[in-house]
Parts: sequence; C-alpha cells; structure tokens
Amino acid sequence: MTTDCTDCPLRRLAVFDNATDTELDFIQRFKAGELQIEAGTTLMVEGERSAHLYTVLSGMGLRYKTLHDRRRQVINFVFPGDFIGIQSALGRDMTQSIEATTDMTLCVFPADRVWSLFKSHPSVAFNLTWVAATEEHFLSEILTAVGQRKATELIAWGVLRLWERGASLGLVENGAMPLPYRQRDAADALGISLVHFNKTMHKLTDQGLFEWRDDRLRVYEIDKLRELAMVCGGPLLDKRPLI
Amino acid sequence: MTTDCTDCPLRRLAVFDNATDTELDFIQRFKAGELQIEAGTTLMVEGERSAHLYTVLSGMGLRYKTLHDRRRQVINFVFPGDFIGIQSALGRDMTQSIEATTDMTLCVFPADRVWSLFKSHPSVAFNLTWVAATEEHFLSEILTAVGQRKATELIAWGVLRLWERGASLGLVENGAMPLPYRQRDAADALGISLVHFNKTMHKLTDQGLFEWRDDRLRVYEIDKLRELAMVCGGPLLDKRPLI
DNA sequence: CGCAAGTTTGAGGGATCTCAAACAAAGTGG
DNA sequence: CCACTTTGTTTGAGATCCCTCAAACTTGCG
Repeated sequence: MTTDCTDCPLRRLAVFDNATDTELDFIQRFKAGELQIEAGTTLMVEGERSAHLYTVLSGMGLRYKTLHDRRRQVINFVFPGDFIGIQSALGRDMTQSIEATTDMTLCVFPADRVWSLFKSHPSVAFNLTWVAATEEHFLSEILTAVGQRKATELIAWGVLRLWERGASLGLVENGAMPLPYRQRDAADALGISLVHFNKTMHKLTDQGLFEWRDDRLRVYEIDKLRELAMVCGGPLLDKRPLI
Repeated sequence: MTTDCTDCPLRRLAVFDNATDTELDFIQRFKAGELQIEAGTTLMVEGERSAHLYTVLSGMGLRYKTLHDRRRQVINFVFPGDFIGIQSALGRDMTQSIEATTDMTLCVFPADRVWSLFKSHPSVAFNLTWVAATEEHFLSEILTAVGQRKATELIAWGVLRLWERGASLGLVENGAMPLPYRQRDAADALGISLVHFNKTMHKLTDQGLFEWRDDRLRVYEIDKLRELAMVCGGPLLDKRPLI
C-alpha cells in the first residue's frame, strides 16, 4: 500500500510549502510508485544513468563521489524530503552514488516525464528549479566549511547543520535525533581523516557540547557550538517545496 | 549599443546549444539591457537581494563567500557564458559575493519576470533548471577536490579545469588563455594558504607542466597534469544552453 | 568462541599554516 | 625623474595541524 500524496506525512511539516490541489493532484499522478530498499543498498551508482527520480519518504542515506584510489567525498547526507536525481532528469549520467544507511522508502518518478512537466505544470517546474538552486546554495556552504574551517570548527559546524536539519524535519524526539552513520562517513564528509575526526570529536564531546552514540545525536550546548562553528545567525529554514 | 542576442558571439561557440528562433526571440525580449562594470567592482554582495540576473558576455570574475574572520572561500571562477543569480530569481538573498577581476559586460534580466517565463516558455525554463543542476554538479566536483586532494593534486586539477573551460570557450590563443587572478584567489579557491600554494605551484611549474604569468595561463604537459590530478577521462564538455 | 565491523589510542612523520621579511613591478606625487 | 607607496610574489623558518600506520578494544553476530 503506497502513501497517498494528499496524505503524505512529510507535507504536514512546517518546513514544507503548502501545495495547491492542482499541484498535489499532478504530483500524485506523476508518482510511478514507491521503492523500498534495505540499509546498505546502493540506490544510484556513479557513471550510470537513472531513469527515475526519487523523493525520500523515510529513512536516511548518503551521497558521495569517489576517486580512483578509494578516497571518497561524502557530498551530503540524505534526509527525508530530499529530492534525488535531478541530474538524470536532465539527461546526464549520475556523477555521484547514493547509498541507504537505513531502510528507506522512496517515491518514484519517471525521468522521461520531466520535460512534459515543464509544459503542463510550470509551478511544479518552478519548484524543481528552486530545489536545484537551493541544493547548490547548500553545497557552496559545505565547500566553504571544508575549504576554510579546521577540524574543531568543522565538526561543530557539521553537528549544528545536522541538528538544525533534523529539527526542521521533526526528527528530534526527547532531545535526540537519529544519525545512522559511521565516523568514517562524517570524516569523509568533512574532508579529514577518520582518526583525526575521532580525536577531535572527543575533545568536543568531553566538554559536554554534544553526544553521538548508538546512531543518535544529542546536542547539549548549541550556543557554544555556534560560537565554535563561527556561524552568526540562527538556522536558515526557509519554507521549501516538496515534490 | 547593446549586442543583439541573435548576433551573440558566445552563441557561435560549439559548447552552446542552438536555441530555437522562438527561444532566441524570447531571450532577446527578456533582456533588459547590458551592464558594463570595471575590474574590481563587486557585482553582488552577500546578504543582499538582487533584482537582476546576469549572463556574462565578456570578462571574468569570481564568486566567493566569507567567514567573519576574513577567511574567504572562492566558490568558482566566473567565465563568459556563465549565468549569475538564479538564487535571487527565486526570492532568496544572495549568499555569496561576485566580483569582477577584469572589466565585464553583462546581459541584464529582470528577476521578477522569471516566474512568467516558466509559464510562457517552458523550454527556456527547462534550460534554466539544467544550468542550476549542472552548477550543482560542478560544485560537488570542486568539493571532492578540496576535501580529498592534497595540494599538488589540487593545483594540477585546478589548472586542468580552468584550461578545459577556457578551451571550450575559445579563450585559448597561441597556447595561452587569460587568467586574470591573483595567487590569493587560487589559494582561496582550493582551500590552502597563499604561501603553500605558491611553493607547491612552483614545484609543478619548475617541471615545466604549465605556466601562469602576467594573467595568462599556458599548459605544456596536459597528460602529466591529468595523471597528477587523478582524473581519468578527458574533458566533459557537454553542450549546454546559453541564456 | 571466533569473526567482522566500528571505535579508540598511541606514536611518528609529513603536509600545511603562520609569521616575517625580502623582493618585484607599477602607480603617485613632488 | 626620483622617492615613496601599494600590491603581489617569493623565500625562510618554526610551529601545529593532520595524516598514516598499527594495535588494542568493543560490540554484535553466527
């Protein structure tokens, strides 16, 4: 039994725009089905072309690129509500891999209908562009962090981002949110070595700023993290469209 | 006297898609005018909102973000044909600054007409999305480089990318292309210090792999650079739309 | 019990950073 | 035409951040 778009649990969240009935109706028809994958599955592989687009209904994963000698850059963590595969919608090969780190449920959309979407539903097309542009914006923020911050700041910054993302998605319960990743994933996301990540993270957790155990993250001293991370403003959680 | 879109010199380049007459006609009407700015001018400032979009007709510049303590990440170099400001088209503040490093000529488009563009010209809207998605793709490549490669590989990789970009735009003349930047810009783009950039670059130039002097880049040993940079395939120069 | 995956620790080396100063080229004003 | 400033490049040296290697430890599982 697949989820009905009109009844999508994600859509109730305050972070997501209210779609019009027309939009909702279209998205429902656009949706080809649902895909369930198990933790550990690779959803998309670098170099291949996917005929589908996905929206994450539930579960988490990660997006990464690899170099020839096994070095790996985690581009971003994949959370519920994320839209995956715009690249293939536009007729390009995927240049990154996507892997599930928990069981996931995904809404499936056929890539070959994207073009007609632009003709028939401009507002949805607009949202699609919005999502792509926002993605780009976040990537540039990550790049700035990886390029300029040093390990301590980086980790504080990363924890903060994950926490705020999780909070906006209602994933925080009893002061904790799920974070089903390994330290290796975090290190590869920040561009530092596993060992250095481990040691530097402990310098922060020993101060009681946060805790990451058993796949769950808890933040205790958010203000101190902000200070360490050198971010001024609070979280930037614009409303965004859900496709 | 402004350039007529039907007569745009960029559009003759092989990298750019052929636009249909309808598209061209629309873009011409969409274009509000041309902007000339001098080298050193800041076109867009972080935190502000721009009412315009731009396409670079000629000249070069750079896109960057700053931290509070003056650290700066150069996100990318701005070349002719680049489309600037999708963010503001979608009603967001700019989160990065853009600065001209040479005199530049830009085509100006009003941001508030973007929405109607989606309704009236879906193919142009599609191209817009394509550009945004491609931009994201390149950013993730840059992120991978900055996060995983070490200085020598990084520099080889960066030179290679600039060279291939320049070549696709027909900027290479007599074995040299314009590269009007400072070593500080390059260092900030790669996330390494100016001093380290200087020393590491000389290790490569001393081997005769390339040369960067007087704002011009020359590549002598492209295969060796490829090897150092750990890139396998040749240049990826898909055709792309010009807006 | 033994294996696999992940975390933690220690130690030494190398890459990169910062500080500082010298050097080069170009522009300015007297 | 010559100080003098400004901007950018180059070099040296010491400090530190970060990496790699290696091993111990921990946990879950067959």
